[in-house]
Amino acid sequence: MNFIEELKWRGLFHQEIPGTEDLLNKGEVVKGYIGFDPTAPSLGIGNMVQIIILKHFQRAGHQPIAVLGGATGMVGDPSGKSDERNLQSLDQLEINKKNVEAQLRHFLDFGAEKNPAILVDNYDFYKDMNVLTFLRDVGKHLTVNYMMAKDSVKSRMETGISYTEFSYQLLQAYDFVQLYKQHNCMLQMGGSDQWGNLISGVELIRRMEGGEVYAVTSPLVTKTDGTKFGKTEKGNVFLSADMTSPYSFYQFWLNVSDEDAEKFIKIFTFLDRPTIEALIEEHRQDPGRRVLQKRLAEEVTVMVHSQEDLETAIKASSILFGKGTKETLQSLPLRDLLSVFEGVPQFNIDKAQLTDSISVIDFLTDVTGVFASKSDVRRAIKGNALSINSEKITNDTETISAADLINDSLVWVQNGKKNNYLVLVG
RNA sequence: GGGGAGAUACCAAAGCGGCCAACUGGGGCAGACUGUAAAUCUGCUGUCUCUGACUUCGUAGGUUCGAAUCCUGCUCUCCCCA
Repeated sequence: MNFIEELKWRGLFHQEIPGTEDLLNKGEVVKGYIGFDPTAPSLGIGNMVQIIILKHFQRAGHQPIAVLGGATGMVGDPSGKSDERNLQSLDQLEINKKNVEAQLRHFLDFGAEKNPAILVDNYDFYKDMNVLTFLRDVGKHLTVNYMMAKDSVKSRMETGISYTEFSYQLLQAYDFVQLYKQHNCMLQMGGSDQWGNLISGVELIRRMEGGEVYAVTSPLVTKTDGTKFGKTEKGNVFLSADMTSPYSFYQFWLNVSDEDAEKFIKIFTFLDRPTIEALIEEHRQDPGRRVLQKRLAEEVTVMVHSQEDLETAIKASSILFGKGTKETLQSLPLRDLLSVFEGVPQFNIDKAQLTDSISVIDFLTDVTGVFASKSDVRRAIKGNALSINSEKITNDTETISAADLINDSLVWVQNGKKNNYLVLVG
């Protein structure tokens, strides 16, 4: 199966410039690139789609170039944005760049013999360039009329677009020119929202260099319920363990709906077609077992984090959602307990505050602040929703004391099935 | 500038002197069922010293035994005419 066919059955193909497939099937190693702007301290799972496409590209025997948007990140892509964005500070950009670069290195194979991945920072294309040079040598080749016809710009004509963001497509186009000249890069890939920018690059190469290059886009990943992919109530799902704990990351995939699971397992894992089709079949037989979600969550967590992180995440899930009794909690060493509860909101109190036994209501409000009001606590107790150390609180006169601490240092509070809090006593 | 309508809890929207902490819908939270899903059903959704008390219906006063409800000033919003 060739690269384009692979993308197609996985649902990763949107459109191409005619001739792209022929180029890739010649049996030669083709260089293709995708750009990643360092707009956040970490890539999110939306960006992961593009990384995965680069990996498929590499697996198909071609040579992937990951372009770090050191320059484009300074300007800001108007694509898909209804308002002008604030520029990021240069310091922040520097931090973002370091992180994004590390993440790209984590996924792509830079040691491959025949087709090692290449990392390029597009800042290098511009750092020694004069504005006037840019205007004379680059800007002269595309008309404003042409640039304004792009959706990304056109949709902003009402609300306004700065000259800076307007110039973005010219920068991205010139990236392609440089990659074409320096690396003989023949293909640019990206999300479907990037189509306009990719075409600008193709056009610019035709005019400046007389070269014929190609472009492929992938569809926007969507969810069946219409909500935005890659976000939870708590915000974006990031690839960095510091920003989205491996546990939350694992949970995100585990909670995917049945229809989405069939779609996502094709997009986000490298399992081959027979394996995936067998899994889907198995899942349809007995959706309750959620084999798809589990496998998806496992594969992606290992790929992004590690086998070890996956095991911790599974263990955490079984304690948080399973029948973890107080005894099993007591049996775990403190270090593991803390990692199980990583990402769970934590409250710190002083041990002196627990010398006498105090009522659960006071403990959860005045002492720790887990709940905003005492009425809230009473409601939770009435609704049979509140547990402390996995034991249901059924009466609002119950008390808590130092003897109830797990490992002599913490209290686990649950409100309902999904809201966990940890009180650290030190 | 003249005339009219309105301002109620997270949102929408009833209530128009005591039965109002305030109908109903949405949202949110929880419970049941389930698969840590969807759908469905149920409860909750001002605070507290919680079978009761206290503070809330734009804002400041007033009438009344009693006001979200009536009166007055103020602020803001909308509509019509100029």
